[in-house]
Amino acid sequence: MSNTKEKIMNAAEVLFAEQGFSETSMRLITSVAQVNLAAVNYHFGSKKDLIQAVIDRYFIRFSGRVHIAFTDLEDNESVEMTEILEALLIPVIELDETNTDSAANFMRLLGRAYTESQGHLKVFLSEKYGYLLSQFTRLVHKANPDLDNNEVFWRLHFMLGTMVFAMAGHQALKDIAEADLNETVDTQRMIDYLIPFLTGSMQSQTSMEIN
Amino acid sequence: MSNTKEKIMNAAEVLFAEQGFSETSMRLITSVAQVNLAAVNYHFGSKKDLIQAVIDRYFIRFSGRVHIAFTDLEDNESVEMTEILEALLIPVIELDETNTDSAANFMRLLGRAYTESQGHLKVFLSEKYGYLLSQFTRLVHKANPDLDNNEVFWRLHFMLGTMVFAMAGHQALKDIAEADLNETVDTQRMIDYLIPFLTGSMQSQTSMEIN
DNA sequence: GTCTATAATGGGATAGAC
DNA sequence: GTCTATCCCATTATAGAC
Repeated sequence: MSNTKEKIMNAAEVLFAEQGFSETSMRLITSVAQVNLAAVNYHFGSKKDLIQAVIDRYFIRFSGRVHIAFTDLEDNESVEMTEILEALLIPVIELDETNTDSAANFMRLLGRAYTESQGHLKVFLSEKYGYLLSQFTRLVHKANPDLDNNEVFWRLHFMLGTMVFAMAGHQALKDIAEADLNETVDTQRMIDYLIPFLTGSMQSQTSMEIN
Repeated sequence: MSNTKEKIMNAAEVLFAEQGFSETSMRLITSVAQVNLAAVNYHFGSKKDLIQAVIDRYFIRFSGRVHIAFTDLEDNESVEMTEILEALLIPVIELDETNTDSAANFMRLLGRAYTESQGHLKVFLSEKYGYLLSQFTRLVHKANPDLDNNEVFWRLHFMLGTMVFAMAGHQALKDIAEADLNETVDTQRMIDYLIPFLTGSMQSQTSMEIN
């Protein structure tokens, strides 16, 4: 209905991704969105609620598809790491079809959510979407039955860290890549490099085998 | 000389690592350090300068040793990824010998530096310590002569991201690990899991081979 | 070198008119 | 729903006494 609410969210998601949550003031958001300052509090209640709404909008867009793909994989007899990663990343990439750069924006927001100390956000996300992380954990374990629990746990979180960090630092990486390699970078290209990197890391020797 | 300066830096490094730079006020720092609020501006000039001083103190402690180890490896005929990672990570771990938790603190600070939009900090670090990144890049290339430039570039930054993120999220990971696995985690243990993960990721098939 | 007091700014939130 | 005006708070930074 109210187009003001959407204008605020559209402006906020870009600014949050670029500068982080606490560095982005409501005054800046409303001026970019060309709406009145008081509109944020009227429509969302508080800045915290705006942050949650922005991130939740992304989760709503793709979590259903990831859940379906994960459930399919859980029903299969065996699973490859590549399949799991694609089930997760393809719906993210396809966010770009409706909205340019929205995949990169989303991942940067996730990175911010992970690293900025926004306690309310972590609680909100783990309560609402923790089931996706559980599915992901079970699938990774299924794809790597030889690894013990500890090894799976750590590699899984390293993987998540790599993904989130790569996307959160997307802009910095893009700048460096273009300077160093004369290569223009889009999100798809980056993910093409990322997937083999991650599958390789899961297939490496365990720390036990090395010690 | 002035013990006040050190009290400020010691308090600031912990608070910055825990909460980030912009979320940590000078009022909090000086109250934890039990010094007067005005002392930060007197001794450092500004909050920005304090941030740089805190991070630079860490770099000064370990950059010399990493540089020597890297230079040794550059003189060798061939290099293994494990050697490169150890040359980088062992001096970091050994920070803990003089000061408990300082390795984890340092990596968390690095993560903050990478993700928070503190432009001045990125400029400062790349001007003063960019030569270490160049050495690291050359070594990774030497250890993986079959990979083309692009592939090395991307994997290198994914690796840095994984390392920094793992350490930056150290506390969160520690908490989850203890809840999920009943395993007590210290920095050394985490790095034992991290190194094979990273070496594996560098040895994976390239994106070209898969496509 | 340390302290108090205060300036100057910018933040989130809200009351109340329209 | 939207706007102006304003409150109240926290921040960094600094002037000036000791």
